Amino acid sequence: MSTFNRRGRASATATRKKPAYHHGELRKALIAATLKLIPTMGVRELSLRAVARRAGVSHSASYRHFSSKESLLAAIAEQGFILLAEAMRSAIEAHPGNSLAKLQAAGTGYVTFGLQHPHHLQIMFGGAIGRFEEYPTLVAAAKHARQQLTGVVNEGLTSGAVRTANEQLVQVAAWAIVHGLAVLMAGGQVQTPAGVELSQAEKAAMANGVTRLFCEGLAP
Amino acid sequence: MSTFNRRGRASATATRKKPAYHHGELRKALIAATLKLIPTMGVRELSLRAVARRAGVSHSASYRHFSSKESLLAAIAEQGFILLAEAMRSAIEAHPGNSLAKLQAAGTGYVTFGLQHPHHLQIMFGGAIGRFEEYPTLVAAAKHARQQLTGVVNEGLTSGAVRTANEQLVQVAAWAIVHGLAVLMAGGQVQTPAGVELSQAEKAAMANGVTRLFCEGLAP
DNA sequence: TGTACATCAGTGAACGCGCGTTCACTGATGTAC
DNA sequence: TGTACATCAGTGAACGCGCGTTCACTGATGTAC
Repeated sequence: MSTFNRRGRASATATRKKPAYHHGELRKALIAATLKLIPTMGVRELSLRAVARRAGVSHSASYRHFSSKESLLAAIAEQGFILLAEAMRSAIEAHPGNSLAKLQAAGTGYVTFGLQHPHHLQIMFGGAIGRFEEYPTLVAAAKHARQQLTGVVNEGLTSGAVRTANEQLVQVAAWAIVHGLAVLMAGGQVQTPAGVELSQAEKAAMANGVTRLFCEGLAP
Repeated sequence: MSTFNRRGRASATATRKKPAYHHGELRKALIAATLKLIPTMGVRELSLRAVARRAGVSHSASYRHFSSKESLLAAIAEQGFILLAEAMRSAIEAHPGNSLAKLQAAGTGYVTFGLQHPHHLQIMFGGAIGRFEEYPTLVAAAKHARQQLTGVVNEGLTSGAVRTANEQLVQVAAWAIVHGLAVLMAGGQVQTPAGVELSQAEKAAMANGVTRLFCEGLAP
């Protein structure tokens, strides 16, 4: 089983017949294995040994790439913030001109990221990482993601597309609504009145509708 | 130390000189000990043995009151939902007449609950409980809490205080913004532009301001 | 009021377990000449 | 092209640990008579 896995990985770069002693992409493979394991085990019960098992390597191998279990999670969180920033950036880019449309697009991008990467979201915000400050690149990535949203809110305020209001209040309100929607929907807590979970399409529609409702409320 | 703790507890009901063999309020004490331990250990690393140690009893004693570690957490989550419902209910009650003021009050109550009981919030929404359905009273408490918010939103829609919009959208939007604000502020993630965490007073002002901004946006 | 007894709520030893991390090692790879 | 050698990226055994849960037990409490 572990042999099979390793051969599988190795064959991605070359058609080897034997398991490679050197994995080649173990760092990525460990991150991928972690993300695959979380639906089964939860971030809570996730263990470095299970991750290594899943990646088909010995459990000590991961120490060549991550100094600790937490630093593996920090790497995933950082990746998450990069994906989140990119999701918002590209959504904004698709709506040139109108600040309010940009804001709605960025918000929808935030929520959509959460729906597409629920496990990243859990690691980013679920308290898995004790102190962000210990991972400077993670802090930078988180900051950069936030700036996508603050930038477009600021633009709305200065252009007059957003009605006059305390800037910090609008910033936090915009963040809160998209974040809340993302975590609630990613956690499966938003249900139809009948009590069943929303389908993917319904969630996407909800992301769009809620951000639209919010942005309409911000218009002068 | 453990003797001291037990004497301390017992003396709450009577002035005993010796540690009582029967604790008397162990269920409550275990819940209290858990909540005290979470700031130190995090929900993640929390152990039943540490909780028992903190409560000053043997680690097997908790099985007289909770069938498992998770059921202890479920009891805390349930308590949290009861507190949350009560926070919103009393806030609504304080604003008779105006639906929009009621909604804002309920929202502020939600956020304030989160700020006052961050560890409850973490247990309620942090994924500590695998399957809510296994704890029917927890499900009922969660439902009842949600109804406080849905009720007041509905009232706003039928009374015309809230502008015409898809009902489900408004429901989810209201929940998302207060939930997002609660988890972000309780997690210490909302900061001043200078990068320092908000004071308690600033957080309270933020709860008030953000819910007001949101409700203004809902007016016809 | 006193006694017998059932029940309740604790104790502490024991179980088996998987964990994170360290360590000396070894096979694979890359490079200088 | 061949060889020597440094470096890199793995292995697997071992460490000490605290965990959740079970079990037979015992001291405390409440109740029937």
